[in-house]
Amino acid sequence: MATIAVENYLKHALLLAERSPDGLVPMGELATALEVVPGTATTMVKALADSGLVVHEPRRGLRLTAAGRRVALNVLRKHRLVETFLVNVLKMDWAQVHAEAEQLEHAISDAVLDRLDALLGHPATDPHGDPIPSVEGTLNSAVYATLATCATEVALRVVRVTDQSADFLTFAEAHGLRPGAVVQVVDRNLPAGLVTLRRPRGKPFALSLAAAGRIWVAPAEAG
Amino acid sequence: MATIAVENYLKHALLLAERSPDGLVPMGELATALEVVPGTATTMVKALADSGLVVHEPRRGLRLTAAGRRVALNVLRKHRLVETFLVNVLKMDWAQVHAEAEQLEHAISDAVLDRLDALLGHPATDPHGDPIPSVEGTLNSAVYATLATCATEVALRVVRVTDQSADFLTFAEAHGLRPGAVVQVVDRNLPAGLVTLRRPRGKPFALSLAAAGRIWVAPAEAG
DNA sequence: GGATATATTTTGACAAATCAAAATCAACGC
DNA sequence: GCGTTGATTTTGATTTGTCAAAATATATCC
Ligand SMILES: [Mn+2]
Ligand SMILES: [Mn+2]
Ligand SMILES: [Mn+2]
Ligand SMILES: [Mn+2]
Repeated sequence: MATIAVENYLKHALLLAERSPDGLVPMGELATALEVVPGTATTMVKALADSGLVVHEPRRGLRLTAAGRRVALNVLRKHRLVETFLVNVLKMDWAQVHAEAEQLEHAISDAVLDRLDALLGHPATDPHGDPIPSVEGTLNSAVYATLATCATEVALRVVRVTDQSADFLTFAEAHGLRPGAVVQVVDRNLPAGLVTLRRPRGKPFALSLAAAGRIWVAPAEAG
Repeated sequence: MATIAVENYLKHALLLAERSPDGLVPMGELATALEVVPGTATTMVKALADSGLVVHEPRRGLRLTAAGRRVALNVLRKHRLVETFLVNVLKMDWAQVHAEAEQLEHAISDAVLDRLDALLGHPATDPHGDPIPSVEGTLNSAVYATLATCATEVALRVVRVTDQSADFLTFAEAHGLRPGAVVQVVDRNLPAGLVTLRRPRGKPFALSLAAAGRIWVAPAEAG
């Protein structure tokens, strides 16, 4: 069984690899994600390489092997199903559940995971719109437009909020910006770095381009 | 925050202290419960004593301090509420849930604990009949007769099964011996070390005195 | 009371995970 | 090409939790 530290390294390696075209994860990014100093990440990555979970390309970065990816996907599936359980069943605040799931993802067995999945009705995404890896190990990696890049003055549907910080999620919630919500961009002022939004029957409000870039949207369905 | 190892030592110290009149836990018993060699337990107990969680009486044993007992009760509450959740909500086998809870008890926050408790309707006992410590830190330590010591030929109600091993629990389940079930002792043969039981409308069956001693019973209610 | 058995403690070692700080490598600019 | 810079790796140390085996204290039994 992988230790908690190993599971965390592999999960973060997967998340970083997904956002990189060639799947190569620089050591520094991994260290930052795990909140350890770079030397610690190097040491651990070499150990993971010895176990066949990653390939270490010295001075360039690391890549997950098939075995490492399998472990990482299982942990990520646990993380996101636990978040879904905490919000949908225990009615917890979506801003809090990431921190909870960070621990629980290492304590849940595959047997409990299966039961949770069934209880929740085999959800495809978690409360933040993050895709839940399937039991078979597939991960929907569809990319959407964001409120920083999408068309203006058209109705959009929020599909994903890609920021786990409690502060940001509380802000988003306060303005109704959760997956499924309808929103449109009223104005985008690039020099000022501001995006102005409006929700149906709501007052317009502004947020930074950086914040807008963390909210993924799709064209709202007709009707 | 206490580490997982510290939580396990304190929880097992509490369970052993409850079954000892003066609250003194011999080092060897603690080591056996934790499946470590005695020297390891000695080392850890000295560290716990330095943290003010136990008092170490050299060569005699250890005692929980108020602070240690508080931590232990919180972990035990998590363990038993998690077991209740796994059986009542996720419909898992009562023989499996102890092993699951052994991990989850260290990953559940107090916030999740409170939600679980509410979801389950503030249960007083877990699926095995083990009392669940209250939020305030009280633990019902009522002692009952067992099938090895109780009266024969009278209707009894099972209140608790004090053995966490999957094999024993599967055996008990197969014969309907779970908390709430009605049973009577047909015969007790001390030389042979055998107890013969019968459940309403069931065939008589036998088990060892040792096994019978792990099943706690109370007089069945009239009617 | 002294030998013996048993429980406990001590000692020395190890694995996992981490940090601080020094060493090294690679890329970039000129 | 060559030095400077930033990222990475190496080195040495620390913490936590563990074991094996030797040393020691306590209880027990004549
Ligand atoms: Mn984690
Ligand atoms: Mn999420
Ligand atoms: Mn445990
Ligand atoms: Mn139990």
